[in-house]
Amino acid sequence: MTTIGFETHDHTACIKGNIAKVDAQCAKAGLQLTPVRRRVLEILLQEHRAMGAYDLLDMLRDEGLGSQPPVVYRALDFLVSNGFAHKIERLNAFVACTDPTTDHAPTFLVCRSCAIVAETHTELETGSLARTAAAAGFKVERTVLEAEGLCPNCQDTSA
Amino acid sequence: MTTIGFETHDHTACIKGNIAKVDAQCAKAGLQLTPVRRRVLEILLQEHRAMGAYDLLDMLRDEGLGSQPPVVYRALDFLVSNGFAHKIERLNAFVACTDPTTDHAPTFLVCRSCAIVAETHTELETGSLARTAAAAGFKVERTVLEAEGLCPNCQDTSA
DNA sequence: TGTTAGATGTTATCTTATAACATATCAAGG
DNA sequence: CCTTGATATGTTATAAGATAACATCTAACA
Repeated sequence: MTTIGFETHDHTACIKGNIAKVDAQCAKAGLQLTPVRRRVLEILLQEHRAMGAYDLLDMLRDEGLGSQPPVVYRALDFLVSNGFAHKIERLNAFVACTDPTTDHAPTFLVCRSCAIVAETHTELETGSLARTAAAAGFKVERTVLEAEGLCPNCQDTSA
Repeated sequence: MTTIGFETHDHTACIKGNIAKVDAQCAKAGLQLTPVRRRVLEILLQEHRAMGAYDLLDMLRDEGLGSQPPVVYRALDFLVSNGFAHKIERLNAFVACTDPTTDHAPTFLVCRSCAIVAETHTELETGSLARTAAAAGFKVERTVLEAEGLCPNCQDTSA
């Protein structure tokens, strides 16, 4: 059980390390981390929170990297389908994956106040969901596990 | 652990029973199950699958019960916030609650082929998510637990 | 050099959702 | 009786999220 996201940390190193891992993954799998795709991932890593597609698009537009919705949606498709980013269904928003090297069914803790998202990997979740599904004869292909609430910082602030 | 949704059953009785429970709940809590709200719930119970707000709106319109989006969204707000229906975030769609009498954090099994949704209540899910959240100091207010895949019927069909 | 696959550019449109304001209904209190 | 406030509905307009469809570009390679 690991949780990353609410602690302070060396964010620059965190970003560089993540990008390096994704680069390696792409090289290995024959995937192209093109400028737009790389930039979207960088922004998501930099911001470290759930961002809407149109927020990202605004930033890309400012940088001259694309101005129409399909540009950002295609980049996000690439990142999400290769496990380099995740979609938070509850928010219709996207976050960078904190551990892009392993295939996983992540769980998210989403702060409704600051929109920071912590990605956690608890085997129990998938385990129990998997058991429930098996009992119903249901074949699971994808899971959406999200908790919405208040992160430690925002609990302090509102108290 | 209970799963309802993929088995055949007496659907007419199922609908009537559900509405009766909701009626009782509303009477007890001083809530108004108005014609539009009741009709939306009936449709969701009848169809027994995830339905988009605009699908519902089309049916309401045909029946002369309202023609503009806010009508159906307000009815859905009422049903969802009182636990009589749930939103499937993955689909931006809605289903009737299978057990409107108890307060719960449901898990959904969503068939990507036929869109039938089974609602299950596994304490394990909330339990392990709750433990993960506690470890991170996160205060959970709402959970989204959805599995997407193939229901037993659709596995047979595609095989 | 022609062809093909992958990526991007662009227009238009579709789907989902809500803000804002007007109207109606009904119960409680003057 | 009537007025006030709370709750619900009607309606217009628009915001926010997402994709279809088609054109173009580039690099690899037969």
